[in-house]
Amino acid sequence: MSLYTISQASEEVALTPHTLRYYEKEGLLPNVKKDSGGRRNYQEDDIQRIGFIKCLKGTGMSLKQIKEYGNLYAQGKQKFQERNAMLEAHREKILLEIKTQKKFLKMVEAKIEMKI
Amino acid sequence: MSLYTISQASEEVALTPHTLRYYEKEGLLPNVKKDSGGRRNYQEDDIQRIGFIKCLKGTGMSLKQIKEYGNLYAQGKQKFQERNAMLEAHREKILLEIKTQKKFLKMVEAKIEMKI
DNA sequence: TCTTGACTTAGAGTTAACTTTAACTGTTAG
DNA sequence: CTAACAGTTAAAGTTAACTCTAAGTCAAGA
Repeated sequence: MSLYTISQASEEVALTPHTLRYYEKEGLLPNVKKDSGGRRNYQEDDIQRIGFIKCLKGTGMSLKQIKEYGNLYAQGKQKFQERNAMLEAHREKILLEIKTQKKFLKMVEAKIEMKI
Repeated sequence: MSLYTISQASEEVALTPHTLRYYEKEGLLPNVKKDSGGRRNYQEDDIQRIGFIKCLKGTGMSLKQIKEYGNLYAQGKQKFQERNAMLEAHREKILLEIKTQKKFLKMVEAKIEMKI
């Protein structure tokens, strides 16, 4: 059974069908199943994966790096360390970013409070 | 007296001299003083302003919008409301962004914890 | 049957924010 | 005096991540 057609998946993850094909072409989303007619058939784990891609992307990771991460993932256990190191580094980056955003938030709030 | 030459200002705010000229050309940084020889002479309030530009930019405001904000600022009191509304909207945006980043942080941390 | 949605490749266009290059000229500190 | 720094205009190049166009073919539901 087909869990999601491209347009259903598109709606589910809030990306255009075009962008989904683009991600696939760029190697971020390998092994998407297709039916007899060549139509994409997204499974639940594809949707999960896209969700995580959006998470990484939303926190400033480039598609190129996300792809690298996916490649490590595809190589299984043997690359676990490398992959986890990537995530940990990214975690630090996010923490720093949140810190910076908070600092900037204060600056904006101070400006609002100035009322001049 | 010249508080900052372009290269001193550049160092102070961590932007290249080229970018400073670019910002000026784009209208983000009006009224930069020049000496008899036509050299830029950044005052303390220019530095402050660049700092705030970096804050707005760092929180995702486009140069175009930053310019608009600056224009409102230049029009003084009469545009106070409009200008403050802009800042308040931006404040909400930052708050939302921090929230999103925190959510994504949790997702990354969960993935790290999975150890698979 | 017809419309709708899906598929393909390949390349061009878009946007933001620089960054670089060219091809100079002018000023000042040592 | 000269090296280092500053200035100018004007336009091309860069990068990321799409986004669109062309120019088709193919398949399934009403």
